[in-house]
Amino acid sequence: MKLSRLTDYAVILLTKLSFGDGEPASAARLSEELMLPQPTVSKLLKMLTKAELVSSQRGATGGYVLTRKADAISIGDVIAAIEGPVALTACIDDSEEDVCGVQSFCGMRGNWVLVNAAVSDALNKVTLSDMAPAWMNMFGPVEPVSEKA
Amino acid sequence: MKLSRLTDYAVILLTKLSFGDGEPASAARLSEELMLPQPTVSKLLKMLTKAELVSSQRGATGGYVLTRKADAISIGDVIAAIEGPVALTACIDDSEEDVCGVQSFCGMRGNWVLVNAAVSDALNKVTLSDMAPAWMNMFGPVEPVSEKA
DNA sequence: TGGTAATAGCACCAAGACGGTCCGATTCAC
DNA sequence: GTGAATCGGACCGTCTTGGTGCTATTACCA
Repeated sequence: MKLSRLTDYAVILLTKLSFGDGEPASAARLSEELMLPQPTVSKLLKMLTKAELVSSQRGATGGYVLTRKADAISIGDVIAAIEGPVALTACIDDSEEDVCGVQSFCGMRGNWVLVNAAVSDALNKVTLSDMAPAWMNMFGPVEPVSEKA
Repeated sequence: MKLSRLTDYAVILLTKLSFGDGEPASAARLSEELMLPQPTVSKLLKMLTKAELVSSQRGATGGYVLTRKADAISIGDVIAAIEGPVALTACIDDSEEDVCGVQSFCGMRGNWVLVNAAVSDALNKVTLSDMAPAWMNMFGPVEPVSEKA
């Protein structure tokens, strides 16, 4: 049980953005400074924009900015933005067609809802600002590695 | 964020087995009674055997039995058996090669360990016996649908 | 002692998600 | 108005997942 690498990157991206001073950061710059593949960074930022975790500014000197403070964005929010809502079993998700075959009389759904809520809760307790401190010790508050490598 | 369908099936399988009276249940019978594809059931039971959640009895009148009581098997155990250990990010897993590229100086790993533990904990709090009651209302304690369908 | 029934383990195949790349549309700076 | 830089969406290869089949091995029963 693991979450996708994109989600991992997304957390790094958002944490980095949380140090911004309102200046929009371009995808290219973020990619360079975080040493992550540029197209992937772009794609992630698109997703995060659609999820309204960041807002985009087009045109020259454009870029991305967080829409909320770092302590108002939880890991659960990021996961939901990249991988969709936390729905452990198929019968919890909206698109609950006939995937299970026995779900109409299964009766376990109620229990899964509880498990799902517990996991979801654990994920929402941790925010970006909780992730930041350790990060700053490594990259510094504003100007990270920035080697042209 | 969801877990695989196999894991869902595995929980159903194990819950069904928890109603057994020590008599080994064959893969074919379980498949028929639960209306799940037979090869998949076999594959799952093999995995669960390797994880030592069930023990297998070969030969005629053979089958599978739980190795522990239902309240000693958690959802987390089942997930670990089917999808591997709960490791949200790559840097937590054992096979932590160079997947991240910045992990050597990232510093977020410590935070992920905490999130991972929280999720893991939520998953381990729920056992098979917690899932059983709702099930019994639908399938009955011993003899379920059993239609030859 | 032979037949039958059941698991064990292997390789195989299709489908879907994942990760990554490209080019066009839009916006601001000059 | 022009140009450059940016976001936005469509596209594609790849790899894991889910599901299948066959053969070998083992244990019970007649």
